[in-house]
Amino acid sequence: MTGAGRKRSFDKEEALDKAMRVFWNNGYAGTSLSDLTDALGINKPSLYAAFGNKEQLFNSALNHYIEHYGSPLMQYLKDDIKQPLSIRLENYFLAAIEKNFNNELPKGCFIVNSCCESGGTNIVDNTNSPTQDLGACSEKALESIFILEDQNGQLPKKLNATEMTAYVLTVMYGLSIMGRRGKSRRELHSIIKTAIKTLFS
Amino acid sequence: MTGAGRKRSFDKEEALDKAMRVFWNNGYAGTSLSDLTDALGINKPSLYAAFGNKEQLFNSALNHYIEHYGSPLMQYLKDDIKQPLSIRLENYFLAAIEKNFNNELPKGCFIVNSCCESGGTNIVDNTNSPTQDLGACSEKALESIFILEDQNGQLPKKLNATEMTAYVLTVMYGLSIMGRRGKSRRELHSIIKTAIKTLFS
DNA sequence: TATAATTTGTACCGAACAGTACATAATTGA
DNA sequence: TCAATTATGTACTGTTCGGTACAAATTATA
Repeated sequence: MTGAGRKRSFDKEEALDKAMRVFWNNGYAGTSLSDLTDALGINKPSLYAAFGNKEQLFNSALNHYIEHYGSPLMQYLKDDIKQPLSIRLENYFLAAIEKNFNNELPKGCFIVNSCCESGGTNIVDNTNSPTQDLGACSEKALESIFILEDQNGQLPKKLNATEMTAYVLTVMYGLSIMGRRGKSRRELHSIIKTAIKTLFS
Repeated sequence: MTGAGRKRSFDKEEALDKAMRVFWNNGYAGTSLSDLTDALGINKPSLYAAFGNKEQLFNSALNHYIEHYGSPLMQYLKDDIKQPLSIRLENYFLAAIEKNFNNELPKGCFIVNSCCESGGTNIVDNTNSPTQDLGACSEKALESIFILEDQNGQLPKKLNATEMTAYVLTVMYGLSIMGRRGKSRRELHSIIKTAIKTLFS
C-alpha cells in the first residue's frame, strides 16, 4: 500500500494527540499555526500534508478526543450491569472528572470548551457545526443507555429516559466548567455526591 | 467637570453593551478590532480613547455583563423571602435561561464562555484572570444567600451551604452550555423541573 | 542504478492583526 | 474671538496570520 517516497518523520497519531491538547487548551481561534508546529515539532508543510488545513485538523482533534477521551467513559454505565444505576452513574462522573487532575491534560472537557466557542461568527462553519454534531452524538449514546435502564425500572423519581439524559448531561457540562475553573478533586467529588444523593434518595 | 473639547459622538454605555455582545458571541480571541469597530460604528482611535486596548475593553465588557445581566438574577433568590426556597430557586433558573431566547443576545452565559476560553496560553493574563475572579465572586454571592437559607432550615437533603452552592452553580453552568447548544425553551424548562424535583423531593 | 513518489526545510505570499501618528473638526472657557 | 482641549477620520506602522512554491532529501520499485 505504501509506495515509494520519503518516510514521515513523526507519528501521526502522536502528533494528532499533541494538536488536540493545544486546541483543547487555547481554543480554535486562540491557536495559531505556529502554536501547532511548535508543539508538534514539525514544519507547516508537513502539518498541511498530514492533516489538511487548520479547520480540518481541528475537526480531527475533536474526533480524536471523542474516541480516546470521551467515549470510553460510557463503559462505566454499561459495565457491571448488575450494579444499581446509582453506583454506575457515580463511577461515570468520577471517571469523567479524574482526567482533570492529570497535569498533562488541559482542564475541562474539550467538547464543552469548543461548544462555547462555536456559534460565533469567526469560528468554523456553523450551519452544520461538528461541535454541535458531537454534542448530539454523545447525547444519543447516553439516551440509548437510559432507555434500557428505564425498561429495567432503574430510573429514579419517575424520570423518563429523555429527562434523565438531559439532566445527567447538564450536570456533566457543569462539572466540566467547574473543572476548567480549577476546582479541587475534593470539591468535584462533593458535587458528584450531591448529584447522586439528590437523584437517588 | 467636562471641560473644553469636541463631544463624543456615541453613547459610551451603549457602545460597551454592543462590544459585550460581540465578545459574548465570538470570544476574546475570535473577536477582531474590526468586528468591534463595525458593530459599534466608530473608528479605532475613538474606541481606544474611550475603552483602552482590546483586553481592557474585554474586561469592561465582562463587568458590564455581570452588572446588567448576571447580578440581577440574584434578586429571584432574595425576593419573596416567604416563598419556599424551591420556588425561588426555580424562578432563578427560569430567569437565567430566559435571556437565551432573546434573539438579540448571544447564547449561553458570557462568563461561562469566557471561562472555557481562559486558561489557555493566548488569552488575557491568567495569573489573576478576571474571569476566574468573576466566577468566584458570583459563587460567594450565592453562598452568602444559602448560608442564610441554611440558618432558616431551608436547605434540602441535609446539604450544607457550601454543597448547595457548588451544586446549584454546577447546574447553572450546565444550563448555560445547554443553552449555547441551542436547546429549546421547553427542553431547558424540563431540566429545571428535574433539578428542582431531585433537590426538593 | 535510474526513476517515480513522497516528505522536509526554507523562504515567501497577500491578508488581517492590534495599535498609533497626525491633521482636522468641534466644543468650552477666557 | 481666540486659545486650549477633546474627538474624529485617514492613513499608516510593524507583526503575525493561514497557507504555499519550490528545491533538496529520502525512499520503494523497476
